[in-house]
Amino acid sequence: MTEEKVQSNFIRTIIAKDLESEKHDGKVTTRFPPEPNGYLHIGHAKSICLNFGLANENEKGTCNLRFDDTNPEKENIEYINAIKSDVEWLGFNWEDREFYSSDYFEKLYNFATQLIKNGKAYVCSLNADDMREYRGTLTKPGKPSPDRDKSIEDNIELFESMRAGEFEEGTHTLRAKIDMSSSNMNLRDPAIYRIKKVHHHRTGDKWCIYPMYDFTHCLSDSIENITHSICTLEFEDHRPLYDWFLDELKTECHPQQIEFARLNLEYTVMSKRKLMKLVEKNLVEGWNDPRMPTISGMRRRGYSPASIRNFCERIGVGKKESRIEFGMLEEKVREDLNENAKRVSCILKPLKVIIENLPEDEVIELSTQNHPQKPEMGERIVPFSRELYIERDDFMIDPPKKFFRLGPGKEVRLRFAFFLKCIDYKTDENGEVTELRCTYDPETLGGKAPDGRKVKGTIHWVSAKHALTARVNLYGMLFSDINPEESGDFLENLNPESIEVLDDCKIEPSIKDAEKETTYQFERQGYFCIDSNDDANGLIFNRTVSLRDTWAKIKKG
RNA sequence: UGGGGCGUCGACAAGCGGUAAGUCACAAGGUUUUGAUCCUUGCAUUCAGAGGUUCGAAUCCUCUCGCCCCAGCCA
Repeated sequence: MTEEKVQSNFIRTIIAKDLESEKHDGKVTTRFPPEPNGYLHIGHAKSICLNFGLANENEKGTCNLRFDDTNPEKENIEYINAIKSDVEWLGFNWEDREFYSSDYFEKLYNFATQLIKNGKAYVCSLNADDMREYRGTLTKPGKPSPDRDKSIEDNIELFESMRAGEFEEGTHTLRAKIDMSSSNMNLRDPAIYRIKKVHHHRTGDKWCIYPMYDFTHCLSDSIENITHSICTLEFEDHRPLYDWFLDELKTECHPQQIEFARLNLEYTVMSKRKLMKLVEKNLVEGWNDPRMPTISGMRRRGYSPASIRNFCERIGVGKKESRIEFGMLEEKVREDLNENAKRVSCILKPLKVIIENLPEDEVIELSTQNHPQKPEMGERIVPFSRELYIERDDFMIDPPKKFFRLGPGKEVRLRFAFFLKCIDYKTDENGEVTELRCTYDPETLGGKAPDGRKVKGTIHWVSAKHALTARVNLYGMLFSDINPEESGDFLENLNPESIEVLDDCKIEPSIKDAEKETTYQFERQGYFCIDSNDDANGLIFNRTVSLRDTWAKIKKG
């Protein structure tokens, strides 16, 4: 499909200026720096598209994949692998530039030592509670730690002891010596190393002290010669600290931190912590549940990488916090799938039709296009026989005037086949329609009647004896509230009807050997994707998104 | 109430002193063997508000209002 037209945004503007002034020799080096403590979601996709996109649209642009793995308590290898596969699936390539903050631990340690030697860092033995106490509040300045003026020699020795594992967790930290009365809380002597006697997924037991984000991030960026370090708005207050470390350590490369507004989407949550809660409490099937806003969930649901990329381009990048309408996302998937998905017939809620003027054993093989506007997508054969299934919703005993489908005595066109006229119907004891008796007109193959009579409606169908039975999962919004986290516990806003399982769907036989993750358009219904978790016996489809439904709108009034 | 940000159509979003792009939504028509797609048209005399500078302001200045973020040894 055609990629979205790029639109200007403030970061593109900054880069264009830098390019013009040759600030970085024409280079644009960005990085996508996830912490491997959960799965990636659509919010990360925005960041991925931004960082890789900016690199890709510039001649000398590259984007690194860097795992920000400085907190071994929460991080693990499962997440690393999941993240890599998600980024790759989205269509981005980091080539050999797969980095880890933990690769820089030794360098970082040396930088910290340097800071101590410059009199700009000290080992503090305040415990967590006291440190908070000393820090002051938003309106009251903090007071200096009793350890603030220890000698450089003492600090060096203490820091070495920290590394050597001579202290217990929580007893000591290394702190930057900046300004305890700064109006920016981040500058009130922030901790830069803490003791954690925890096994790290990459460095093993080599370290028992781990650097904090603020210290690690700017230096990792600098080590990798990042030109533009793009992060989200909440780090705006951290920028002075980012710059402070690099200035104090006089690094050759001093990247520019630029902050943008993270993505919020209607009817969902966008925090790893909250998504993790849904997974842990088994409120969803897992990180890749098709209702989840995770990349793996959207993938399983049938969203294409291109549709996600286009969505991210379309919503733009700015500093204004916003919440995107879900329809924006849905429209981007439809746009892509309309182009690329093969059409197929599937009856979601079957109603049996007997064609009285077609002999029991006769099978008419009809050739139909896989895509109405794209003949290059080929054709397939679909069998037509005496017993069909049509959609229950396509028949009404007492249809309103504008109902173009079937009713007693009414005639419709069967898609790609013949005209069909309903002459009778049967009901059960509850008045529920159980079967339709119809006749077909053999002269109408091709969609038109020789006598010139017209039918308004065209419905889809499937030959009963040839049909495969499939299960179809219909998904709705995961939450019933536009902003689930606004009031109280977000879990209370879960939508109890976020999934509807249809067990007896009838689908045409042509999809028999289709592979997992293939997306089809079910004619007149929507886009559906073969579940990738589908184990063995049975076809399972996930509805990616429905087709636009003008009739539903009319019906609602 | 200290500091840092942000306010342009219902939802996003360009614009950066020369007289309001685009997308989604919505509405009305047309084409159509998917009530789909596609096409055409309409949809901000106005840029949070009030003053000011200017021949000219969404863009510059001043004040006011509203919203978000910051007091982890998380990132």
